[in-house]
Amino acid sequence: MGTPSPQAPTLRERQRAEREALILDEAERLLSEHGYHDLLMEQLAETVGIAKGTIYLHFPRKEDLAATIIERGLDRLTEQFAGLSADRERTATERLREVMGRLQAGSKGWTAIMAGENGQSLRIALKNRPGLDDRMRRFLGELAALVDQGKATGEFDQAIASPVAAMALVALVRAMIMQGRFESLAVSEAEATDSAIRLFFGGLAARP
Amino acid sequence: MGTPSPQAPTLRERQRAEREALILDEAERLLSEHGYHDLLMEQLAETVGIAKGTIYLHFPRKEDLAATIIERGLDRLTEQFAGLSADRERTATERLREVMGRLQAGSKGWTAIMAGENGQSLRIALKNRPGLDDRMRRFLGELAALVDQGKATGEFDQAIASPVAAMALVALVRAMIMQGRFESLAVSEAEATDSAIRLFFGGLAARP
Amino acid sequence: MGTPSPQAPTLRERQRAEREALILDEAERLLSEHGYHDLLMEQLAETVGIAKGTIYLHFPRKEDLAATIIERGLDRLTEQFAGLSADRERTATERLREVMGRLQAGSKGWTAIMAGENGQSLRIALKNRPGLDDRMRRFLGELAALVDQGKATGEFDQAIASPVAAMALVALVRAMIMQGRFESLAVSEAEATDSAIRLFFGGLAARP
Amino acid sequence: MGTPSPQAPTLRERQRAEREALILDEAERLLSEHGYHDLLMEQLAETVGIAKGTIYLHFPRKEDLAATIIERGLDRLTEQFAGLSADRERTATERLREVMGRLQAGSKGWTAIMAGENGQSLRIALKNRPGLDDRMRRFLGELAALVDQGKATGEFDQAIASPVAAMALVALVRAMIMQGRFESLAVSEAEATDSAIRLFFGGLAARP
DNA sequence: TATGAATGAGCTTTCATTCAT
DNA sequence: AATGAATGAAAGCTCATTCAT
Repeated sequence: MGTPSPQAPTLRERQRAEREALILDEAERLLSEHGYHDLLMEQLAETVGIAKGTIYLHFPRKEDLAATIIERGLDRLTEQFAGLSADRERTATERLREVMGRLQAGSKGWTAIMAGENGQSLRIALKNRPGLDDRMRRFLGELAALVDQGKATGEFDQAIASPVAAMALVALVRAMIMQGRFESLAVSEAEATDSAIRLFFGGLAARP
Repeated sequence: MGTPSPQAPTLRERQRAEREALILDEAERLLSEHGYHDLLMEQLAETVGIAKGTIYLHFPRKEDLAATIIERGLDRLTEQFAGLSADRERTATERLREVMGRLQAGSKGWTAIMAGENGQSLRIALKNRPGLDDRMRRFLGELAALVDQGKATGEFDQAIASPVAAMALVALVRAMIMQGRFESLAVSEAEATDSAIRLFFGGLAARP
Repeated sequence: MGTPSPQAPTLRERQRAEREALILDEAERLLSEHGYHDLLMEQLAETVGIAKGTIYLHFPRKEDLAATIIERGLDRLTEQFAGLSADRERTATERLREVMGRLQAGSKGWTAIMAGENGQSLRIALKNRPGLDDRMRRFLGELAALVDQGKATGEFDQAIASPVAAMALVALVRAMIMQGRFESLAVSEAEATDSAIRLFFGGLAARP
Repeated sequence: MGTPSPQAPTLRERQRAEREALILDEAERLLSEHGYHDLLMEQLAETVGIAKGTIYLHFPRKEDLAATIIERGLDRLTEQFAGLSADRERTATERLREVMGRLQAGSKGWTAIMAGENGQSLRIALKNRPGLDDRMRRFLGELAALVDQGKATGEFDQAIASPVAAMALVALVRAMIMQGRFESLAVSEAEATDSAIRLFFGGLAARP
């Protein structure tokens, strides 16, 4: 009675998944805009166009909602960059530049993840959520792998630890995004990006 | 009623200032530990050893307390680095390395400021607080001045915008501090610092 | 639309009745275990193996469900004890002892009814439910009739009002059941029952 | 600085105690009227004439409030009856009759305690609250002591376990109170009380 | 007819802020 | 000036009930 689910998703299941995605998208936006504490369940429901209780049908606690957003975000990034290490046609430098560009482009989801990385309250709430640290490590590992390849080809400086280079890349993109928000410095966004890229790759480049 | 203050600080006034500093110190600690939302006025009062109401004699709103901490932090940093641009005995590189070291050392107050920079909720609360942006600009300007000096001496790459270099420096220190908290990457703190420094100064260095 | 029911119950009707009984049985169990408020419609549905909405096809409100359980319970008891007043072969005492035994044995359904009697919230909900008081009166009347017979035969004390004796009997059985739950008093269940019976019948007995 | 409290209660302390008593009294009333679940914190506050938050200054959880009411009630009863076992001027029977009278008179607090004894939800909430069972035991023990004295003087039947007699007494008073609420039986309250007393003491009396 | 996803009123609890002492 | 009890708006979460499928 009822189509078995593993084969093909039921209409119900599809709708459910769609709605869940909708909730997550909106929540991600609000999370990146307001932070964890000021992401209000009621407001979220209203924005999505559903009732408060419905959210709880998908996520038993607010904390779970936030965790799912972050996990999904990290997974997406990891996935996005997973293919790059197989792409041997381009130099590691070229591929890392692409990473920077993509990170900058998808900064919204990014900022939400940041909320998990920085916001102490959320961070505490997620403390003992298994798999989150793993996911973060995996994501950074993906970037570090590209750095390693660059080292092997002689593009990059062997003396710089790959995971640190990965973190540095992320930190710089993040700084650029933040800077855009500040609008106080007399540097255009394009100029800022150029400078950051020049700094990063100049610093990572193998010394002659 | 009461002696005018500009001449000489009364005992009362000194005590008041001392207490205010005490409140700020403790609040800074709590802010960096728990974040803005979980910095509870009651807990703060208890930790300082005064009554909740007393805090409100110094800071009319929680938001003012946080703003003051951040302003004070930024001012301290600005002050700390102000002298450096006059110090012509050392290269700009040497002086910027000192900046990095000091930032890393004073990371606690630093993290609190971060809370303002990243924590979206606080950030929104501080949105229309005049002077905060100015202060941030002044702080970054101080570092940018050092970068400018380095460019003048030929140490640094002219093609990198000085304010961007300044932000990058801050971002990298920040990343190093965060990384320490993660304990997931197989890189020692010392190694991370070395790599970051090498990356930064390598990237900033004038191209031959 | 649909065959008229009075003649012979349709398969549909029989199934419906069976399911209703199933719901009531399970609800009675949950009611006696958790009380009215913590009897959750969802949990009930799950236990019975039907959907939540289906319960509402039988009972428009949770309150009706509870009322039905209590009414059914009282009716069952009344029915159970109705025959006893016709049984002239045994003394009234013997028959009342049997009543006590049966009450104790069927304590589960009993406790559920208690929930109606004591649980104030349910009690209020049932306040203006017609027929409930009648049913209670009828049940107690059945027992009182036995007491009356005992008075007629000279077994029982004429000075004790029969309805009060009936209530007393119920109250004592109830107390015994509760006591079993407490496990704090150093009295075995058997001993408690014996004592209660001795007290009750000793007290009810005609004075010499 | 401030009068030490052990010596004499401060004004503050007295006021606090008074208010707490006020809350407890009102909560006891509401508890006995509506039961645990329908005792609403907001309504309680309103009835007492204070703000919701104020209640939480005295009782961190609703559960604590209820527990305190029950503990206080049991303690009061225990205390009330503690003296009676020393009163050797009256027979045990006379003293137990006084107990019944007092229980009936203080039925309100009594009913609230019942809520704890019967209301399954509250009961579960109080499950692992230490000391509650002890208190109940102590209270019943006080009554059982009187029964024991009656046995020693030959007033009461040795074959009836004293704790059971104590519980029976309580159960009967309870039944009388409930019966008053039912208003369905054609027995006046006075008549009911007389009958119950006659039944109880007749039953407890030593057999000739 | 049966389902169970969706609803939203209603609950407990928290905590910045006020104000009588 | 300093206190901390009192306040009450606002939040997360629950669950009886409804209704589209």
